[in-house]
Amino acid sequence: MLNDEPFVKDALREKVKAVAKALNYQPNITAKGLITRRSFMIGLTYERPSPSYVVELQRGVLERLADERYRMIILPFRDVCARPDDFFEFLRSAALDGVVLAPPGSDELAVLDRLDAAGIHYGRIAPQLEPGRGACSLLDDTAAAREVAEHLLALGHRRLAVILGDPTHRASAARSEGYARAFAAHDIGEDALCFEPGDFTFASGEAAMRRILSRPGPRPTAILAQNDDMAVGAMTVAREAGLSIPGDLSVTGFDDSDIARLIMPKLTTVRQPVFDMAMTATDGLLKLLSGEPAPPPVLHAHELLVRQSTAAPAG
Amino acid sequence: MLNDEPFVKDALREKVKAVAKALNYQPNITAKGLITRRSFMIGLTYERPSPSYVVELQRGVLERLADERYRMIILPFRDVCARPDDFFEFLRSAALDGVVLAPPGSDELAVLDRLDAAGIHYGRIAPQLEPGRGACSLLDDTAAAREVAEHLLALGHRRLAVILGDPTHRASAARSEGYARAFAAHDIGEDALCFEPGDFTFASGEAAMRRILSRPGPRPTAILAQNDDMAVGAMTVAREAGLSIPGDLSVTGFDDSDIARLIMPKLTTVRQPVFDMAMTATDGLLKLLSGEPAPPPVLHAHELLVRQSTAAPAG
DNA sequence: CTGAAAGCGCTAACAT
DNA sequence: ATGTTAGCGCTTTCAG
Repeated sequence: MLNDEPFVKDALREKVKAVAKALNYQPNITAKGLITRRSFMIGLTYERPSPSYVVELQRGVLERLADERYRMIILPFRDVCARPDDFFEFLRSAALDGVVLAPPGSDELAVLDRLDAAGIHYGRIAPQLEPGRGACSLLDDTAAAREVAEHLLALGHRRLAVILGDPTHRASAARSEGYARAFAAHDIGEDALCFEPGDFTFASGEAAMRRILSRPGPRPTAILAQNDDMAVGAMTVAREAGLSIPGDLSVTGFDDSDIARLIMPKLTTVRQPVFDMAMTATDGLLKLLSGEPAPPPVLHAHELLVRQSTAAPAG
Repeated sequence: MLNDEPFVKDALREKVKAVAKALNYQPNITAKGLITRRSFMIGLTYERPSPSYVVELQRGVLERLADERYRMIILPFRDVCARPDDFFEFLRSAALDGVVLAPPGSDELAVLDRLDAAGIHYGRIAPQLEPGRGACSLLDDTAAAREVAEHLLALGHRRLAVILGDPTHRASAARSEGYARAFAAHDIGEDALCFEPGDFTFASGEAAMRRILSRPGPRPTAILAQNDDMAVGAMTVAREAGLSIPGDLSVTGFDDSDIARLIMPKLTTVRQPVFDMAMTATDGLLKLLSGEPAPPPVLHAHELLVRQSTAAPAG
């Protein structure tokens, strides 16, 4: 009756609605869920990303959900890639209608298979694999990373060090590929490059920078970190070693997290529209949930933000 | 049967559990909720705080919930204090068993009244008012703020500026009171002090610092910002104006957010154990939910962290 | 167009 | 100690 059925007289409808309002009546969503077999809950999953990324992700999902009856439940999972089966059980135990998967879960094909089998719909944020599955928000990490490297090469840098992201995130490899294309296009040889492992944390950026500084031979003039947290870690260590940025060393990040704008000098980085990506993926998920066919993946635009942490090399 | 009832033979119990596992059976939490009148969901509410605060808050709640059947749903509300009635309706519409209220909602007495009337239990993070209501995690903002001010006064600062927090947060007044006690104890007069409004955002810290620098008369030698984001905003503006920190100007924050450790120089601030506070409040809420009487409020320890943004004034 | 009845999957109370 | 039954609040189906 309250669900706007077609063949009810307007007068009656109004009357019922008025009374409902007067009594402060709210339909019991649990009972409704029992019969419709829907929980009206969607989950958001991720694996220890940085605070500003998490917050943007959540804001995006909630923004899309604001006028829906759906609620968002948060499911951070420690180690998606190491234990995909456990991850799936974790998802299933929450009795969700659907789930939004952030990296690296969005690329965990074993999880997608089981989600399909269980009939749980999903949205995926920035997957690198099989973008046709689920409702996907795409970002061209390779192209973005290439732009970063091209920017440094255009400034004249010829000895460069890369601080790699968490290898379980497919985006790390995609970004490396972008750097590699730029290096190849400018004939930068292996001997002028150095690659240090990292895991997207501030501490791993610090450690990588220490290793870079302790290497024999001429120091690189630019550092390409695969995210902002590691870039800031590298900057901290470089400064403690007496290097000025960007005078002695240029540094680039990736993500445009809050810290990139707050640090001095402000960090040259790539903006990922995480809020929009989360909103779009949720929108697609809602379509899937209402029985519509899978929406086409949406490619989101990135943006190279040149700030004060990069300059031409000295000398 | 699966609920570990007391008078079932162990052999049978084991057998049933084995079959349940084999069939991959999971009880329908929705149906269970319909009869027990519980949704097994608790909400977490807050009003646009900084990312690192949000993330710690969520981590704390989830940590306590990890082995429970409860799920956490996120309810950020734009303007708790301006529209307490809407805020309550917002809470109620989610069909929650309980809710964890972060500031400033944790001090919204009108909301607590309506929550009581609706029989929705609640945990409260860092309330300043009526700490006996609900499951409370307390922090002594006044004592902590006083320690910050005492630290600056001990260094020899005698002209100080305060950047105030959002006035709708009761913590702002509590922190101001702490500063005031230290100033009074050291006979710092009104004419040596200046108070600029802010709202806990980076931008408001920048704006406040600009106003401070444009005032006639001798410049203060120390800035007390009521949170870290505003402190960082103030530092940014001070540096752009050619002041060195802490050489020309000491700056203090409040919260020990991520940025406090990442910025150079590292920020002198107060650590609030947000994670623990969230965990404790959730623990108390769970007790309330299981029918136990209201647990006593838990006072959490703060810690003054003296880092590199404070030093004795020049000259 | 409107009322009555069945039943979603589970738990609680009750009868063996 | 175990099996049976009613019914949570809603939607859907089927008669009126």
